Amino acid sequence: MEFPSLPPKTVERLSQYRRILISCSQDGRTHIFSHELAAKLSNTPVQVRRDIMLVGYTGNLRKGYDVLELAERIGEVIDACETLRVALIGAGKLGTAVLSYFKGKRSKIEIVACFDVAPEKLGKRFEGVLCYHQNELPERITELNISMAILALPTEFANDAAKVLVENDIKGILNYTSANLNIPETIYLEQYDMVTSIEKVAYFVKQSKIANQ
Amino acid sequence: MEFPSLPPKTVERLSQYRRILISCSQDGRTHIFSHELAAKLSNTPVQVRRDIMLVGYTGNLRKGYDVLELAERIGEVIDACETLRVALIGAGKLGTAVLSYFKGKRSKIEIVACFDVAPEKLGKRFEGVLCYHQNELPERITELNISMAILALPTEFANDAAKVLVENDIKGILNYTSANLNIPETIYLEQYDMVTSIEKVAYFVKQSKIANQ
DNA sequence: TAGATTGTTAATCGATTAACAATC
DNA sequence: TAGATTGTTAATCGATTAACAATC
Repeated sequence: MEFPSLPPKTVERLSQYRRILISCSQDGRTHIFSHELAAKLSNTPVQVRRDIMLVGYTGNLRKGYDVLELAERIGEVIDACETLRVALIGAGKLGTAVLSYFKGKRSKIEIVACFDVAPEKLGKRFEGVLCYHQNELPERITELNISMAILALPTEFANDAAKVLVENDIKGILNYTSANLNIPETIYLEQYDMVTSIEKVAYFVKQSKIANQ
Repeated sequence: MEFPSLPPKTVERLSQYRRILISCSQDGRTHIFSHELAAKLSNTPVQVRRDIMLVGYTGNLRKGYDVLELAERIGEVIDACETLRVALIGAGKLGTAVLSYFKGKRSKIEIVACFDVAPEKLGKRFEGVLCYHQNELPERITELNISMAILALPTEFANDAAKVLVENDIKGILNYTSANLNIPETIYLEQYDMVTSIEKVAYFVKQSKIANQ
């Protein structure tokens, strides 16, 4: 059975619902209501129900949603059948931070290699992930069957790395640098630029100060 | 002269336009067309013009936009009058990565202190920013006139930190952890969760694979 | 003038929310 | 039954894009 592509925002929330569900399950809960899920994410019960409707799961009018069943159902929809193999470009502070935040989180997504240029990092493991020289990217992408990359290197080198990734047929890039990447539209690109995010919050803080005067 | 609050998406793009403008200016360019700005950000010329319209700047039909004037105008709209003072909670890998990516980027936003619990970090400076013990948050927020915080500590401690921030009247929080924060709606919250972002890209990579079969 | 550009309104698209029937 | 919940359509809201007049 196949599913149409979900709205990007819904995918984000489903990922978050699942994490909450797993954590609830570990706390021994078996069921949860839409308003409880909503409260944890500061959104509305209607939105939760609508998102869950899109994955085709049906809750129970008395007990709400079965925590484990719903988590499983979300997994069937958002996970790939085979484990999706990811390369991390840059094993510096940001890169290793990504590794530790992500560690052990998801079974169907695996960061299988990281890449850097610093000689002292090569051959070492970070959170268990082996570090190669960035020059080896083309071979390793093929060899390790990598289809997605995370850019966590200095901004000024991001475009060079992206070029290599594109040439070697990567399907998606998550860019944590501030670089404006020049890549074809066929590749899914997600930009999570720290500088922009800080400026955005700063703007709304400023606005709230003006409003409260 | 005052301005109505801009749409969040526009604020993000304005921040990016400005960075491009500053970089163009450093390359010696004096003018730029909307389609050039659009190409760098992979969006459309119309959107660029519409965003610029909202900040009330007018370009030149022959030469496009004056790079420096436009950068300045964007600053007048999105920057606070006084420098906005930011606390970084967590001086680990992610926190110090934030410091180095942000360093020297913006004059009207300053990360004035970082906070951690590890004894060996206290009193040290990271990228020039002094590290205090997290217990000192209440005093330092007042003393240093901090109005915004960045959460870059382990996910399991994020809610405790947020509680202290709320009690001490922080106006905006940028949360890089995966925690679901429980804070009042009056505080601007931006969630940049790494795990969610990775899962989101993974989902669309999966979809593109299905589509290309 | 012809061609390229900006500025802006109107139309469209996508995401959220309101309303409500159905169920236990 | 009354009350609380889910599932789903319709309405609304917000963001993007199309269309086009004005200008150099």
